[in-house]
Amino acid sequence: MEKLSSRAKLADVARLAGVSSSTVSRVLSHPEVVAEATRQAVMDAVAATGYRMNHAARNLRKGRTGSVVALVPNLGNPFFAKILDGMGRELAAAGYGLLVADTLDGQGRDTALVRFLDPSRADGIILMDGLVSSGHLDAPDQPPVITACEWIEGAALPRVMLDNREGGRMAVQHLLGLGHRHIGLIGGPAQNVLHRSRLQGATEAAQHVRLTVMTGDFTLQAGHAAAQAWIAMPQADRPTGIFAFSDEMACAFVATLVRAGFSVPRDVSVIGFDDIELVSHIAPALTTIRQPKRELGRLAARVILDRIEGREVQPLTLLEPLLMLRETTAPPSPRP
Amino acid sequence: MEKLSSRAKLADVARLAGVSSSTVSRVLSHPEVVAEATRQAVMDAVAATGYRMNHAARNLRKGRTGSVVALVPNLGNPFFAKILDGMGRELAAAGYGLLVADTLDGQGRDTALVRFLDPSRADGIILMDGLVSSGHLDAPDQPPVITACEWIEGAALPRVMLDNREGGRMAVQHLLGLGHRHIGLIGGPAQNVLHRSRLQGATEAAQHVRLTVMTGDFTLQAGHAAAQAWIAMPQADRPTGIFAFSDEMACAFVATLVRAGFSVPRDVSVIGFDDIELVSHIAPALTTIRQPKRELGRLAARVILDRIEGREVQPLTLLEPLLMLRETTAPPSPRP
DNA sequence: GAACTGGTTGCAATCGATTTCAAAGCAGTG
DNA sequence: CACTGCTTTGAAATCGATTGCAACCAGTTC
Repeated sequence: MEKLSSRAKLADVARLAGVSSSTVSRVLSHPEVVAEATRQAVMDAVAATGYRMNHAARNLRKGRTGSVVALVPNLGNPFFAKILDGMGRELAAAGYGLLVADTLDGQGRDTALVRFLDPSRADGIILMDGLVSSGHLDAPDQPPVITACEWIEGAALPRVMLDNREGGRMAVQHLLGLGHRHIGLIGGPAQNVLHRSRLQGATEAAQHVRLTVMTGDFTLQAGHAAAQAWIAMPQADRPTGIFAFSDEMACAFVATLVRAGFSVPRDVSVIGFDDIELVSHIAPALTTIRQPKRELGRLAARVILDRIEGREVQPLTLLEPLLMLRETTAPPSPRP
Repeated sequence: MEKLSSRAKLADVARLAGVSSSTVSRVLSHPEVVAEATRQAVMDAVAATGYRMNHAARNLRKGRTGSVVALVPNLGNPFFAKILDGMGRELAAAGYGLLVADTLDGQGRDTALVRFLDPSRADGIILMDGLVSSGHLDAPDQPPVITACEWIEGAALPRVMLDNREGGRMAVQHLLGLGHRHIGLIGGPAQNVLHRSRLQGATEAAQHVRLTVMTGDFTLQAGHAAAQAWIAMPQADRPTGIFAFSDEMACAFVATLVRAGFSVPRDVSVIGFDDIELVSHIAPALTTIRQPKRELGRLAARVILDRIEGREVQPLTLLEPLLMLRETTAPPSPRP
């Protein structure tokens, strides 16, 4: 019954069903065009042989690969994991595989992109690193590329992202609403697009109060360093409300302060960005701006699928940030 | 100079170089067998046409796919992200792509496996979910499968994993060494292999002291629940040292206790498992058993590559756990 | 009965790279 | 000069599924 040795191919099924391989192929991909009786016979033969299609052959013939590649700056970051999760599911549902690659955050940044910018490697590319140079994106027959989370200034690539400016504004407005009049920012690298938008939103909201900007890079280490800088300031110059551009920085900032004997939110309020799952389960729970990560992945997947299948796509898909009010923000304590 | 319209193929390069396509193919894959002069001419033609190989065609001919699939139980978990990172790099270096898929933690668990258990989809599979049923693994012409992190009891699949039993032992021994005589365990699901090995190690080490086991599932919520259970115990019955089988549970446990007015490690010592990066940057910093995650990914990649390329592999690759001594463990306070 | 219709099916070409086999070229040797 | 041995190259088959085109059949219809 089962033909166990050396994998059945289309022709084998055809022989068993007494039809040509064209017909078998048709039953499998356009069942509606073949007569009921034949279809049944073929299906039986398929079952009997345990036939499974050879993807390489189909891909060669159809000129596609069946997979989409996600290029992330740093796979180790838990933030991306959740996004990939959403992406993976959406793509799987549409019959595509998700190939992940790391741009290795700096060094071979463009190599990774170039490697996949090839219609025989991927049907589409979801770029999540805003720092690759857009110079490679103009050759012909390239698979479609979109950006998610981050984006590339000046490139005409569809974007799927959070309204970062609004997020920045919300964070600062929250601190202002609590009564803070000196806001500290722990930002990202100056050239980073997320940094720039969040900074813009924050600045707009903080127009009439004092603003101190510290440079970071979204990592735990940067949060730690910012805390030490804060501690080193004369007390009168310390911002009473801190807005960190990532939860990791916010977390490390709080921890370093607590370890140095300060208390959050009594001595300083802190608000983060992203809403990584873990930060709501530590003490004190971090107040933060939430990015709908899984949703973002899902939407990015949908957009790349639209592009792959030739449908028109909006140049910009914007997600709304959400303020997660928790325990690290409070009105400033009155100065003695 | 550049032939920009419709992608050059082998035959185009051949025509330009004045040789046959066989020769071009040879220059590209076995350069040593072709004469220096010809090779040079071909290389020039390749450069001039901007030729890039068509992977589908090569894969069809060579009967391989060029990618390896990692099946993870839950892509959203930051723990896996780091492992995938290590895997991705190692595989990329060997010319393979990393395809990730989620087993969706329960529901369609086996579907994902079966979908990829197909030599035309993947050259190899790295299985990181110990709960798929091994029943599918015996058909012929299947790509090689190995397990990483978790494994399947009774299946003869190569394993790459931490010495979980030793990790469990180390954790408990650490608590014992501090003077704790009543140890609490926050475990995983009873059927989970990680749970079983860690439990075994822990039990061995705790032979002569009191041991209280709470069931969890590695998530933050489980840690939270365990904390509430601890709080609800009569004071004399509360374990003074807690060993949680994941950092997330440990974290949530600590946070819930702190929020309820307890202090860690004064009222209870807590040690976690995994050493997720974030837990060393919160206050109090979590004492934990470290798994070398990136290394584990890298090794798993190497093992699957060995299997793919037909080399012999060890049935078991065991990594050593490491005690990360931080701030959540201390000698028990004397009972009043 | 011829012509025409619409629904099914098969033939054969095709996708692009790899590889087997044999031929061609060339040098050295008896 | 014929022959052997070696390197280098090309022609053609191959991997397995898809699809344009043509053939075919059974009904209509005139």
